Amino acid sequence: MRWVSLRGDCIEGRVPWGYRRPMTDAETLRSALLGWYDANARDLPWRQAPTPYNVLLSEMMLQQTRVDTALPYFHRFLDRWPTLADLAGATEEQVVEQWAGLGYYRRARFLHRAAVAASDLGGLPNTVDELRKLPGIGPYTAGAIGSIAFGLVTPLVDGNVERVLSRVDDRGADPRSKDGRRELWGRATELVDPERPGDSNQALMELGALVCKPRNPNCPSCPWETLCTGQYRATELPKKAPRKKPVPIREVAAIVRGPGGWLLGRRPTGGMLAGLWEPLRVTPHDGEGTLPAAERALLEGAGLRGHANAIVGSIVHVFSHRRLTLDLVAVEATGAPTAGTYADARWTSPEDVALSSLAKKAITAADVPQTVLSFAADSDGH
DNA sequence: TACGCGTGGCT
DNA sequence: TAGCCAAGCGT
Repeated sequence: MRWVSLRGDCIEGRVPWGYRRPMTDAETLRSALLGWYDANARDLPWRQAPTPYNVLLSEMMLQQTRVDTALPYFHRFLDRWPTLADLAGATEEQVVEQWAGLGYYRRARFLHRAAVAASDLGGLPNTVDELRKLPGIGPYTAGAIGSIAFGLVTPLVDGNVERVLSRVDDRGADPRSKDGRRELWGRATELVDPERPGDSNQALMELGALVCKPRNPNCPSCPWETLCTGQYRATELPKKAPRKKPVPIREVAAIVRGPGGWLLGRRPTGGMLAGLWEPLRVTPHDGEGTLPAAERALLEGAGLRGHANAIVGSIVHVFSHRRLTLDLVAVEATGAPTAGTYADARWTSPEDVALSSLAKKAITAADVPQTVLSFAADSDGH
């Protein structure tokens, strides 16, 4: 058993009575945290005007996504759809297109559906229970919108809060376990400042993002430095189940270009990269060659027969759960595409449709002239 | 409960 | 480098 002394150092074995520092009381933590937040909070656009719509937009984008990544999307969405009603009036396809590149595309459809539902109600609801009923809004996001946009005295727990609270209280429970969740939400509830619930919630997350980072926590600059009982093993907390490695898979894409542009397909709703455009691709059957697979991608994806010429490249793209090696095959074909395994297929310019990052990577790799490829190989490989 | 679901930056 | 991780949600 390990104990934490009043000075923050760690002691093994038998411990004098009263030596273990008790869990720091919530009021002490709260005031130290809010003071730190007032001096160190980043100037983020959704903080300048935390309207329900701005908070909805930012929180949906920030799910499992870094602030820097979401920022340009936030501005683009606001430029195009300045109000909740504007977003509700858009088509789902427009919203997915505007979301292209941000990942976890289900969020785009949820956001749109939530905007439609909220718009029908006359605006976003101002209770956590009602917010929870909207698509894509779970316990965290409901707490965030409730506290930040509506000033509700309600907690939230995200990845930052899991880490910060696990460390400050030296909690060994897996934050995703039933017990871990209950403990963290309970502690987070204590820490919500009744006067400034939105700020205190954001302060907790801001501390995790700027100071109490996963790898290199900056304990000396932390407002809780003398209050934190888990500091001695900060980088070991929180205890999380190890995540699974992405499963390696291989696929073949048909790179088809003609007078009308590239032949691209729009992926069906549901599943990965739903609604986004890409070069047609398939998983090769056992024993099936790369070139025949590319011809099958063309046939099954767009109903066209074509001739596969050569492998023109190969890319690796890592998703959260898949490691995809995609062989790119130049295929000659003409004719009018029809929907097959893809929801739609057409000759088009890549600039005119919503592309996933995978699709952009594939198109960029396939678009490099052979001469440039060999030149790059020469200069790279000495 | 555990899994499916993207992407990009950091070490 | 390859792995780790981020303001999660729905099923």
